[in-house]
Amino acid sequence: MIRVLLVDDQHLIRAGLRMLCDAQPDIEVVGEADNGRDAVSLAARLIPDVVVMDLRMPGVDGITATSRILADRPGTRILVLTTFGDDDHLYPALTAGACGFLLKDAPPADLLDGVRKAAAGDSPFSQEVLRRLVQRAVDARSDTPRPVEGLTAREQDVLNLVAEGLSNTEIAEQLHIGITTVKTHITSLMTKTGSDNRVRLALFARGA
Amino acid sequence: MIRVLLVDDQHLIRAGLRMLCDAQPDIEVVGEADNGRDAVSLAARLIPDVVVMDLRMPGVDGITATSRILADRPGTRILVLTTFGDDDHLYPALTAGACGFLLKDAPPADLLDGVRKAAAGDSPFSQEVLRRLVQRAVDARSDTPRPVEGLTAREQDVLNLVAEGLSNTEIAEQLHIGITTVKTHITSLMTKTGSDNRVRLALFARGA
DNA sequence: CGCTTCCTCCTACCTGGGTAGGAGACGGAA
DNA sequence: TTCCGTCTCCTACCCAGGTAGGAGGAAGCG
Repeated sequence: MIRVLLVDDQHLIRAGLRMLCDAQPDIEVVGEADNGRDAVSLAARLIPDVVVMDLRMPGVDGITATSRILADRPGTRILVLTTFGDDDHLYPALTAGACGFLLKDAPPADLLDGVRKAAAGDSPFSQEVLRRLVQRAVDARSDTPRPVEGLTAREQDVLNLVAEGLSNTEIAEQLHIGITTVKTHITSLMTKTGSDNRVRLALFARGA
Repeated sequence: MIRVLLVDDQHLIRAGLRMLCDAQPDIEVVGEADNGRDAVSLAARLIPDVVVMDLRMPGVDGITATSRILADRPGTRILVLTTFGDDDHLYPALTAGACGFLLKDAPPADLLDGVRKAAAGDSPFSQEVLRRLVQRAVDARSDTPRPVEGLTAREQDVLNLVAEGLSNTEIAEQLHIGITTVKTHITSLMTKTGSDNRVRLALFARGA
């Protein structure tokens, strides 16, 4: 039997979820909360397997509640169920330790499936959210590999030192060349990398 | 009926998949290929709904084949099915346009489910892969500027923008304050953080 | 041999970054 | 109330950073 705690500030949503869950032979709703603070204390007392958590709530929000519950009992599976799947909700929730993220417009079967998956150690995500997740992961990847084709050996040397935060003078000393030479290389680096100031150049070199 | 093209260099795997699919009323295997080149030409001729694609193959690999098939017919759903779920396989595959990524140790039911999901426009992922995906997305988030002790709120604002590579003028515009104010904050930031130039300040903010 | 690329360095110039020191306004704490 | 910290902005100054353009030497290549 999967013990579930429902957290949502809207009474109707909780009622709907409870009805849905109670109709299942393997899922049992052991408690409800309409705000983050109650959610934390209830979770501590009831020790549910899965917490179905809304994010936007009065007082303590869902993100904070998630962190606190997990700080207390790290094994708890917290499944976020919310209306908004944008980045500002998704990533804080995942960072806080939520194991899944479903949108409220998901069909009931997906919700129940999500609860079961969460309890089983899996990570249920709505398709829409999943797409966003993949996109970000791919983006993050395509940012890192900066082969920086077309840089000469010397330019690469200078770029590395710029990335370390050295001044032109320091770079000149380090490489045993004149400061004007350093400037020459840097100007060329800027145009080649499309940076218009030194910090951006440094960030570029670091793949950021 | 979902028309499927199987691509894998191991005959046994193909045989197993074919048997599995043929037992389903809604899935039809329309062709097989044991290398990337054949996969591309077969896909062009058979126009399958879903391509189940292995990555490690002799000759043209699965990533390249995926790119080529999608270049020809962008609507094709390509579901990667491979033994290895590490980053070096996962991200290139997603970048190439694969819609899902399953591991070969997945239970048969998950495979069939994956094919159906892929055909329906969803993105099936093995749990293990999904975990990795979430991790990376979260990581990519968390390497944004980190808060530093002892800084005033406004200084923190300025520091974050310095860390992004903005110039003083850009920062002033962004925060709707004067450029001299920005300079004041930056001077204070430099002394507080012990940086003696702007790049080091930016690196400090990024925790480097 | 010319040709090209790269590395080196130069002058001259301008702008942005950074320092020094001061000042007015505001809000909270003593 | 006074005092302190923060945020705001100022002037004035200096210098590092960045641009423009040119030039000589070394190495590789057709």
